[in-house]
Amino acid sequence: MQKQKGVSLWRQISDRIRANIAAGLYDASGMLPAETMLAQEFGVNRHTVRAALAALAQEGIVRASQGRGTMIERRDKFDFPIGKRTRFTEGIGDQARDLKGVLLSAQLEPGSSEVRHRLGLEPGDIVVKLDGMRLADGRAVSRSTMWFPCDRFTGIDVAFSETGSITKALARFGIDDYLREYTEISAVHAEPEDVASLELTPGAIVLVTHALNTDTAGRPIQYAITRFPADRVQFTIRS
Amino acid sequence: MQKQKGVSLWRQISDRIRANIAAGLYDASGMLPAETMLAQEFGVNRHTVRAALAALAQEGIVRASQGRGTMIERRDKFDFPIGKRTRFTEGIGDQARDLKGVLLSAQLEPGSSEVRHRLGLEPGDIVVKLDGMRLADGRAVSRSTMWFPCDRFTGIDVAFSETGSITKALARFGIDDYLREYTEISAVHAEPEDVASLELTPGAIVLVTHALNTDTAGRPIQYAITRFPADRVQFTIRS
DNA sequence: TGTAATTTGTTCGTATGTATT
DNA sequence: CAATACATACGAACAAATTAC
Repeated sequence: MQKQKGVSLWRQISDRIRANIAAGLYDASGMLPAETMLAQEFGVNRHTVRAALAALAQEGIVRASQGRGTMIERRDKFDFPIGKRTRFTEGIGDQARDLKGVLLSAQLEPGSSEVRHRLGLEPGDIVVKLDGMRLADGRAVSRSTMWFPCDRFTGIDVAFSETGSITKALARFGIDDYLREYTEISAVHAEPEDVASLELTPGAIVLVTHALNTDTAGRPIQYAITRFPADRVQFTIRS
Repeated sequence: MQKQKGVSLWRQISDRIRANIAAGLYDASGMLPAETMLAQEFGVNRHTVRAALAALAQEGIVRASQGRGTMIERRDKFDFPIGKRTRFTEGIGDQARDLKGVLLSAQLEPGSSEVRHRLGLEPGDIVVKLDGMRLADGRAVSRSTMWFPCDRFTGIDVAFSETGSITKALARFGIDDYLREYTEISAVHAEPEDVASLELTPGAIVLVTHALNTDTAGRPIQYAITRFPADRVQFTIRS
């Protein structure tokens, strides 16, 4: 059963269980299957499963109770839903106790051709650029750079800073509803800036999204590049 | 403008242009903006842009012609669209000349609890497991493990092997249409198996998707775990 | 309330692989 | 190369806590 060389069995199994928890596989009951069941399913001895669960318990991900079973204590990964009506805060609201958006910097600038193209602007148009990050339970889960057309959203930096939410900030500008036009997802190695801002180690993986939001009329209102620590985040696209 | 340490300016710009090409930013014309325009937009000297373009030309991604401009020769990354009607082959059909699906192995097995749960099966039910990979222009772009309920899809291994397409294989079992229920996306470091099968280097990044397809009645027909080389692949979710 | 079934916790033993000395 | 120590993995049995009927 030793698929990987140099990686102990219990480690492989704890990784798979951790991934299953992150994927919401045991959400219905909030409990893991019994050790004997897991052992049978992974095709290993119960002791090996116990070693895997002990490691997860050490991480604080699960908690075992004699006679009762093994409960899920917390998710290791945050699951970001992506869809037409993706809302950052709502999406992971039930996965963290403390969720917080922070504005790092704001400035007006002439958009690059990339940003202008995405927002459907003409050369010479000005955009508002915001830098922000999100913290869930005190840990950084994303770092975003966002651009808004300046003509419609002057002052959105203040609104975002005060509310800590893009949705609420947009509401102040009369945007009750907005749609996610597209989301591109790629993955790269962490850059020095990521290591600093997302509290990563060199060599870590960063998930990068490029996303465009439009109003209900289809006019672009926000283009954002967001960087997520891959070891703490995954995405789910539901149809 | 030197934002990052240790990465030359021309390198940063060539990376951004490569990413823009992958994102389809210049698809309308198939050409890059003039060097002077690019220099202005990135805020650097034209010589720096020329160094960046020379590097991309060396990679075979762009080709410059005197007096004409710089044309896009090929995409560096394949863009996999993800949506309700995601079709592997159709999605990237226009991005590669030669697209090929290969069946590596097939077997019947009692599904693990994870697979059974996803496919909505009972303990003891049997599933068909297929291992396959996709090649685009001779390069590996994905490696999949797929599971089908055995009762409905016995023999799908032969159908997939003969057609090289899941869509066509399913058609032989009376499935004219199917829907992508959800897609989970995460990223991990390449395992030894990835290094071998996807022709990667150790330390490279692998994008991992867990996806479920259902028939039009909503019954699960296929659960798949697919691994993509992150340096050659990105995803786009359109609403 | 009592009893059986379930589930984690613990302790033996045996064998194998890995790293160090 | 050999000896040693340590981690890993499997098997069997039993104890202790909890749940279900």
